[in-house]
Amino acid sequence: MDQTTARSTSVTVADVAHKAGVSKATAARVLGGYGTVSDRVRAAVVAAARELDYRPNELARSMTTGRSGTIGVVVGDIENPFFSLAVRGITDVARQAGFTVILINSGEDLVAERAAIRTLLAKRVDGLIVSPAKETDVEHLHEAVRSGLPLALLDRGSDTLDVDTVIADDRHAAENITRRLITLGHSRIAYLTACDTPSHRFRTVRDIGTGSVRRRIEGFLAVCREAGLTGMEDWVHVGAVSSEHTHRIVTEMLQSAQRPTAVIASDSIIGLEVFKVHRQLGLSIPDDLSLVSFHDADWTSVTTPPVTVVRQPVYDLGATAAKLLVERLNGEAGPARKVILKTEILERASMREVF
Amino acid sequence: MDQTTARSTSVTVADVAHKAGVSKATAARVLGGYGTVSDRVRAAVVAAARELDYRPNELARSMTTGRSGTIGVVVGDIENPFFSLAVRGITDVARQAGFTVILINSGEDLVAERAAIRTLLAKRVDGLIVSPAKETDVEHLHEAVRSGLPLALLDRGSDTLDVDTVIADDRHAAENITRRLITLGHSRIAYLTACDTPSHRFRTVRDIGTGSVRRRIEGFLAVCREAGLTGMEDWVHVGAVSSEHTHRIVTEMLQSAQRPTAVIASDSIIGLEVFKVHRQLGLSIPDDLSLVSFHDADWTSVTTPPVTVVRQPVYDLGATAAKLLVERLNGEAGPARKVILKTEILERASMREVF
DNA sequence: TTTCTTGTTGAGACCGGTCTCAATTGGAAA
DNA sequence: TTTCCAATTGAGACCGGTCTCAACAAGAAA
Repeated sequence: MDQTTARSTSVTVADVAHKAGVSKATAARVLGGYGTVSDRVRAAVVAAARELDYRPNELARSMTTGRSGTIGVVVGDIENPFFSLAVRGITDVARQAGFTVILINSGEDLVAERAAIRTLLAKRVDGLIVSPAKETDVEHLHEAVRSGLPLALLDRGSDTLDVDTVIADDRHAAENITRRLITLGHSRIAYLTACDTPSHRFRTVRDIGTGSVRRRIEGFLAVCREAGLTGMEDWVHVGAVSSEHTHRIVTEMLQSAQRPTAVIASDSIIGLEVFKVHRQLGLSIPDDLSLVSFHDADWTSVTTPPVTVVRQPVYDLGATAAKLLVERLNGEAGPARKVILKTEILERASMREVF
Repeated sequence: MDQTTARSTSVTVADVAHKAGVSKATAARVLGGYGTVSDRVRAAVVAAARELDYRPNELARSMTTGRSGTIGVVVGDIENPFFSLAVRGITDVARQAGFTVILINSGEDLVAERAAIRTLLAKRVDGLIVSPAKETDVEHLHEAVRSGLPLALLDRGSDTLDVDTVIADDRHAAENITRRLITLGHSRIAYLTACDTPSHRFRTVRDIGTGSVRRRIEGFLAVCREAGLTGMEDWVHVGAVSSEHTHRIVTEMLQSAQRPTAVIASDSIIGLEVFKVHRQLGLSIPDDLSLVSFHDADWTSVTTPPVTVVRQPVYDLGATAAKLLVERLNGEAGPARKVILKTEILERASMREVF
């Protein structure tokens, strides 16, 4: 247990081989755990390695094997509880399978997302899990796929991208919750999303790049139409990208003459902001306003009243995406698999009948 | 713009060089952005690279340069809002400085943490940001430092580890909040933490491995002692590691004959559980129980009543750790820097005088 | 004893970059 | 015109592993 001086140049297989009195190839066999080596020699190499405190250089290993043992993950924002939970699912499965995770958040920005993919490609990740900011703009992902990199899509799909995809049944969830609100007598129902459009106003679902959100809005509008509610496009608010933006949008909305009697928040961050603003304005949930939020965030169950949510299996979303990807990395062939995980409405006390 | 067939073997500098009619060395100079090359040749190489869709192999580059352009981050649990926010701070700064982040969560488990460090060392990360599970057990970190790897400690320090450290003034915060509770007349004050001890009971602060938590408990006990409250060690509850554990501990605690009149939750996850349980048991905050939680989690401001918290600059904690590390990676020498970020008590309505 | 396996080992190429060093070239200085 | 210097380029070693292939030894089969 002598104190080894901090040497900048690390111990290599060649060093170990020399010390053990065997060839580099043999030492490499022992250290790399491949090929066949006699017990005697193995012991000698292991001893030498321990004595020199040998540490394998994964980089060099990756160089020849072509596998880096890492998967690249690109999400919108790790700070968002939705993504942090999904990433937890991903990392758990990845680790189990012997992979490490390089995490990059795109901030839902296409340029950043492209840069992220380029970086990950350069780093030679073995596979990619991406939550594309815009389903319609996935040329960079096509490129990755073309270069032979397995890709799994998380929470958002793409029609043009024929790869493993794990999403929630967003449209269905939106339909259900909208139907429920309409049953309760609501007709002035607002839908709030962080997704933005060029004009910062909602015109058509085609402007919504984020797939999960587009499907939700489609479901929302479809059910409204079905129920005879027209012009509901005007009730869709986009661009709730930051706390400040959301605060302004919600405040304006709730103070307008024609204020909604119900709000559907597309994620828990927006939902939280709605909750805060309704208090500030002295409104009452559910008396003055019914609220439902996507994502069963922790806060939704402890407010007064607790908030009705669309529970998504977020951890599983991530874990499943990772599972599918790992299977590909282990050679699984076959057509792309689309997994749609079920959501569930947890009806709490934030919705009420309107007369 | 012809469709390139997905070739498994990627385009290398040699390929580009060949196509451009120059030597490998020259092509490498252009592609790698080093050395000096004539404009004419540069243009030719760039054109060839574009035509072949050349993508640099960072692995190979790292091989020779010895820099991988990645930093390894080991945190307890990315799902915990505290860490996800800190990681956001880290990734923002890292990206700005041109580094990517490999994320591993230890689950606050020492064995997992050791494995994580080993993995990251093998992957030849350029630097390390770690939130050590146990301050007393950092031999693996010593090893990393010994091998010349810059290390920054996040949220938890270590006396034996002389490296850049960014923590919050936990002790001070705990002292303040304890003092405040005592001023309000509380004497039965419970402290709840996820940290566990071998016996699952609290005896001495020396059993608490997590530095930030130990400092808080020290502050808590010191102020209690100062105020003449003795035997407060019995009011420290450890092992609130999971939702289930916490639920059981809190339920038992709040149902005991000698139930506390105030609870200090060491993180927002525990705080949330306390809040849930108090409701289930039909107690009232703040009438029957005062509650204060570390970490200004989003939910704390929307409950009824809103919960008093110790606000920590979590994003900055991560960002600063990353900043210090990046400085080291850029050659900054000099002694280890210990940064202590200020906390702040946000007093809301969950505490009340007891008579 | 001879031949054939089978197991074990070593030599050296290779992965895709970087980097050193020597050679070549062209223009400025003498 | 000759000499010198700086700019540009190419050849090839190197990073630290993996992996192919050939050599060799020992035991089994003939």
